[in-house]
Amino acid sequence: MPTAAVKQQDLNDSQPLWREAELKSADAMGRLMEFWGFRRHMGRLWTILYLSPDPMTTTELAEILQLSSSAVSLSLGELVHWGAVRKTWRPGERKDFYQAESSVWKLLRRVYERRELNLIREAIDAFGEAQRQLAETRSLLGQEERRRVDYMHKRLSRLSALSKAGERLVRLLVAGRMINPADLQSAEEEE
Amino acid sequence: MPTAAVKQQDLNDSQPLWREAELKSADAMGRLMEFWGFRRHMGRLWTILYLSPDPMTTTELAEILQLSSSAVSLSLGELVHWGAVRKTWRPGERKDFYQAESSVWKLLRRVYERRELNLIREAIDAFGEAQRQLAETRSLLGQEERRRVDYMHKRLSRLSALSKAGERLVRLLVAGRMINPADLQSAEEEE
DNA sequence: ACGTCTGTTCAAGAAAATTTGAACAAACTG
DNA sequence: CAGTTTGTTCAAATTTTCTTGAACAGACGT
Repeated sequence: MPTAAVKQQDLNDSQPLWREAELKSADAMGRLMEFWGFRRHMGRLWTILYLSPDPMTTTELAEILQLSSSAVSLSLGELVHWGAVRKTWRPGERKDFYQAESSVWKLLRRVYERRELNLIREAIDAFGEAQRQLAETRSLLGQEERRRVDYMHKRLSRLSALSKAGERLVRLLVAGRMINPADLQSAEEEE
Repeated sequence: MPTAAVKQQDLNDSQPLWREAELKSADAMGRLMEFWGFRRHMGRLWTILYLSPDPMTTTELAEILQLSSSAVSLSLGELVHWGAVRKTWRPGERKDFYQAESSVWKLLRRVYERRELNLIREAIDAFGEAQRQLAETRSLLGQEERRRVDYMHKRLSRLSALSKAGERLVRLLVAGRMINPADLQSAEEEE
C-alpha cells in the first residue's frame, strides 16, 4: 500500500495546470533568497503569494508547497517581520489571510538598511577596535615587532576605509541615489 | 590533568602581543565572508595573510587559527581558486608560501562576475520558462482560470524586469560605472 | 462554559554542513 | 632508490541547521 505515492498522484491530478510554472518560479526565488541569507521557504512562500491575485491561508500555502503547518507558520512569521507579507482578514472568516508586499524595491531597501548596514558597521567597529589595541601595545615592543605592528595598522586602515566606502555605498542604494563604485576602488588606493 | 587548558596556556604565553587584535580582525572578516556565502575560514585565513607583510606557510596559519591542516588546505585552495590568495615560493624552502591578493576591489568584482551574475541569470531564465509554460496552457483553460493565469503572467513580467534591472546593476558595478538604483525602482513600476 | 478551530512554540528527530585524522600521492633529499 | 617532508583527498564523526509532530494557548461559536 504505497500511501505516499497515491497521495502524490492524487495531488498531481487535482492540481491546476499552471501549478508547475508557479512552483518553478517559487523555487527560483527560493534559491535567490537562500543565497541572500534567508530561509529557502521564505522566498517560496512569498512568491506563491506574490503570484496570487487574492490573499491566501496557511492551509493553502502548506498544501501547495507540501510543508508542515509549523514550517509555514515559522517562515511566514519571519516574512511578516521583514514586512514582506501582510496579514489580512475576511469578514466572517476565522482564518488569517496573507498577501505579499509587492514592492520588491521597498523590501530590498528595508533589508539592506536593517541587516547589511549593521553587519558592515560591526566590521568597521572591529577593525577600529583592533587598531586601538595595536596602538596600546606598540610602546611595549622592540623595533622589529614595532614595524610589524605598524604594517598591520596600515592594512587595517585600508580595510576600514573600504568598509566605510561600502557603508556609504549601501546607504546611497537605500536612499535611491546614484552610486559610484569607483569610490570603493579609490578607498583602497590612497596611500 | 587538564591537557587542553595547559596547551591553551602555553599558546597564550608564546603569542605576540598583537595576536589578539589580529584574530579579532580575522573574525570580523570571517563573519562578513560567511554572511556573503563563503566558508567562515576563508575570510579568517585571508585576513591573517592580508595583515602579514610576508607570505606565510600553512603550518603558521594552522597554528594561529588553531585549524587542522586539512581545514587549512581546503579553505586556502578555495581562496586560490577565487584569486584571493596566491602561492609563492622561497628559494631553498620546500613549503608553499601564501600571500593575500590585496586588491579587495578586484576580488569583489570577480565574485560578482562569477557568482552573483550567474545566480541572477538563472532566476531570469526560470521566470521566463515559467511564463512560457503558462502561455502554453492558456488555451486549455476556462475563462476564470485564464484570468488567473494572465495575472500570474503579468506578475512574472515584473519579476523578470526586476531581475534584469538587477543584472544590469551588477554589471555596472563590475565595470566600475555609475549606478542608478532608481532603475530598480522604475523596473517595477511601469505596467 | 465547553468544545472546536486556528496559530505558535518547543523538543526530538532528520538532514546538511563542517571538521578531522588517516590514507594517499607527489616532490624532494641524501 | 629509500626515506622524508609536504599537500590533498576521503570517509567517518561531529556540529549545526532544518523540519516535524505534539503540546499549548487563544479566540470563537454554541
